[in-house]
Amino acid sequence: MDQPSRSAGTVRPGGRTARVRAAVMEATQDELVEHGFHGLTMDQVAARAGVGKTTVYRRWGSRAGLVADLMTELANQSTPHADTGGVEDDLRANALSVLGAITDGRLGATFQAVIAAATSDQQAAAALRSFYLRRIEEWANVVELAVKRGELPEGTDGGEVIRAISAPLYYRLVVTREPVTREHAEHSVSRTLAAARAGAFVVRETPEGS
Amino acid sequence: MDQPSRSAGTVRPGGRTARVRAAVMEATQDELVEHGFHGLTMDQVAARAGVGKTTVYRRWGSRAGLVADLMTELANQSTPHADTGGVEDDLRANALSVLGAITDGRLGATFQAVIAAATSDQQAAAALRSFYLRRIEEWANVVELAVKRGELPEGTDGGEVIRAISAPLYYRLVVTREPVTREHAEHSVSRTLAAARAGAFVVRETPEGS
DNA sequence: TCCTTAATGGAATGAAAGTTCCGTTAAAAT
DNA sequence: ATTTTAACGGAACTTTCATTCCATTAAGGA
Repeated sequence: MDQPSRSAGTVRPGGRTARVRAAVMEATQDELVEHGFHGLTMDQVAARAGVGKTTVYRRWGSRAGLVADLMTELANQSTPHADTGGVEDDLRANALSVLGAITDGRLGATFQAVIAAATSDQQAAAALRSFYLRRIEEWANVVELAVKRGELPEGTDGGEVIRAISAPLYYRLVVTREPVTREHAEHSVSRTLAAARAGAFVVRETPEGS
Repeated sequence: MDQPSRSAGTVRPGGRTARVRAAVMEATQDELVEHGFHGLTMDQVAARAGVGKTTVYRRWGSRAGLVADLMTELANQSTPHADTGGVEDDLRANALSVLGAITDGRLGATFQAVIAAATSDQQAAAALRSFYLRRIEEWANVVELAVKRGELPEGTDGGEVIRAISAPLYYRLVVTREPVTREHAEHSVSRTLAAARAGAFVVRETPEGS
């Protein structure tokens, strides 16, 4: 076994271990905000957290391990989908939630760091994928509900609709690196909704339908 | 002056200089494919290119400088927008072009590397933004043409339509890290088009329109 | 062809970060 | 209260990479 980090400190959750973990996670975020993933070093994190770097290496193994654990923590903090009674408001809630996350200095830096880490590290990639798929699945429910209420066509793919809401925002954030504002979130909702109402998100896979 | 890299080798385009540049760019891409941006080192690049690392430092300055130059090179190779006579085909051409780029091992790795680099380096970020804005501007023309032909509503924002075509593909590539196939490209086109036809991309800023 | 000098590259230097050893600390069990 | 042992951390060690010196090479002009 070369990977001592299961989720860091599961065997002895006693005060010290938990305290160390919290301090390291905190320090990791601080470093990410200041230097980004590229500038993140085990050395600095250990120093900032006030713990021995031996500990950081033993429990997290690498920079990617740190951000992956951070991502896992965020996954546990994620909230359930909205349920306002109308698709538009539900989707808007989702868009604003994403906007809030990527706009927030601390969270935004963390997301970008994990995205960067994932481009060259499997562990980070897995944590990232897992986080978003879970979140997409959670919010896809608002589309299911909308279909049941007759607001959207039967067969509309909820997961795809949710992806379509987030995509333009992340695109601006990491690809074109343009500012992302509330207006963009609103546009994303109205455009996705327009396409969904037109049936563009209906899954028509196998052409054996009747 | 601390940045000796103007575009690397502008003064003496003689055989050797050009040869060195080509070798370094080639080696950079190879390294990116194998180790990603995080694993890219000036050392390795120099060794692989068969040039002294002094040269790499002098002409590119840093890892970010390397990827930024690579991005600039790609920008110069980018092709003009399609003009098939119909929006759907034009947009499909765009989607497939993007798909091809991110699916191709070499190009895909390069794009991801620059995206990663841009999260913590200004130079890379600038190169990235510049590349995409230029490309978006180029392809926005197909929407302008479509509007003139009456295929899309007056006032449709071309740049936004093009962004909407790419966004879902990049979202899968770097955020959820799910596979991106031709099917996704097609969906992106049909969904964006549905929204565009419904007028969701019309800019209605000032309500003075008659 | 000869000269000037931009550009290159081998090698040395130094700093920074990764890795490991081993004694110490403090949870958890008895 | 005592024992056991998981987890911690100071410090030494090693590797890797960034950075610079200076002699050498070859492009471009006379």
